[in-house]
Amino acid sequence: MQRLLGQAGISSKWFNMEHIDYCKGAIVFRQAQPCEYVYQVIAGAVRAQKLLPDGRRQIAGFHLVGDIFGLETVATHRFEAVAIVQTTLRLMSRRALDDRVVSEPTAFRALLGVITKSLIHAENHMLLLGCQDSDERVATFLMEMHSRSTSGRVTHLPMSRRDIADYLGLTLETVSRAMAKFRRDGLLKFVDAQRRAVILDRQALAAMADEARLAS
Amino acid sequence: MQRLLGQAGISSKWFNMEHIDYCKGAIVFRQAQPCEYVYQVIAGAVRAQKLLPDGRRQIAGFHLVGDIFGLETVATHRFEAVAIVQTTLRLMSRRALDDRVVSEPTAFRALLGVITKSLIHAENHMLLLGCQDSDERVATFLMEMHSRSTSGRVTHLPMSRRDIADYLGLTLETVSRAMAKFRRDGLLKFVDAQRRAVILDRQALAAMADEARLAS
DNA sequence: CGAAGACTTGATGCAGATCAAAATCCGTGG
DNA sequence: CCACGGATTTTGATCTGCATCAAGTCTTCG
Repeated sequence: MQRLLGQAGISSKWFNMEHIDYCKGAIVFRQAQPCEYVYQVIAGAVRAQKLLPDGRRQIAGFHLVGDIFGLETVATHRFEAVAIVQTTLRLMSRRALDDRVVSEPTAFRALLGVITKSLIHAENHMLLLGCQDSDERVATFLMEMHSRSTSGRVTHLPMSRRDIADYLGLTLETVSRAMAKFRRDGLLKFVDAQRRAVILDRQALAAMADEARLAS
Repeated sequence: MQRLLGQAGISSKWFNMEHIDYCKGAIVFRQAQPCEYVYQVIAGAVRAQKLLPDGRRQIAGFHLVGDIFGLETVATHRFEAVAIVQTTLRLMSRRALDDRVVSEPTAFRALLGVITKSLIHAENHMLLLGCQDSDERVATFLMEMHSRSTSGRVTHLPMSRRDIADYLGLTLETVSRAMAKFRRDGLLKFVDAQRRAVILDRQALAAMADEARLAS
């Protein structure tokens, strides 16, 4: 824990922190709501989503164990954050963080790092949404989850097929079909029904995803 | 000019700046190239793009007069920047800017502001690429250009149909058809062939675009 | 004026959406 | 422990919006 906070240049001793549990589906904060806290995932997973009036939804990303989110440089949240499964979050007062960023160069660097990471992710995701076909999108997603949430040989996918679809700009049926195909082709297998995967051919999936690798 | 720099909290007196002209199609910098300068558009327009090995392309955004770009918090550029038309840029040394950001809180705020703006744009563009249909995308694009590059009643579209298409994740034919439809429906008309438009029904286009307005 | 590039318009094809149904998973309570 | 019921996922059939292919027209500029 201390290590995770340390990575972001944030030490717990300066803040009045508390842990809060959210059950599956609980809303951590809503769009346009004022940012009062910054959050770190202690256990579980959270999705960051934008909603359209007619029900369409875009998921901008998933926050997994260790991730810090809800840190905005504007006054209000631009996404809604929802717990995907039973989740424990550590809350930090945004005001306290603001004060430190002003006074401490290290904290400033950390803030810049967090925002830059979001920006790079968003830029790469634009490429996926604008250019890649469905198999490439799902392969990219699997590689992302593989690098972020693998314990042992098992890659954990805590979110539903619908969540994955809304993240990738596809339908849940298309996601399911792509995964079925990867399974048939021996690139992937599942343990524990559909939320725990083992990547069998990392090379092949990476190649498909890195069709999205930069040229020249 | 001074006013534009001022908006970003950057004053010209601290830097050794120079103006450079780029002809249409000239590359300002390439992907993965080290960031040596920060740029401001004095005249013309620039596109920021990522390329895939097979020729697919995603344009992340357009830089118009007054915009600052090329400012990274990492060592290398993540996009290629290309002049869309004859363009004049003002260059600022990245090193000088870095030094100031460390020593001056105001410059720091300015940096944060520039990056936050990019992030918000990227997040909104993900919604467009992930959820919107072709008419909505083109309407959103027209509203964006309307608010960013209108002089008098004329909205200037310096980029080609292909550029617009690669920005919106469509083909140039689809963009052309959407615009033709808007023209037939009296929402839009063109002066000067196809690069200068007049928005006739701002309400209707905004309504179509703001299908992408946040719910709840 | 001529040629190359840019744009429009039309015809056709297809990847992925939509519709539909069956299979599987999982929590709950007997 | 097992049976039940709702939710989730898979799989199949069909449809459609946009891509692709293909002319033809306009624009720009040497």
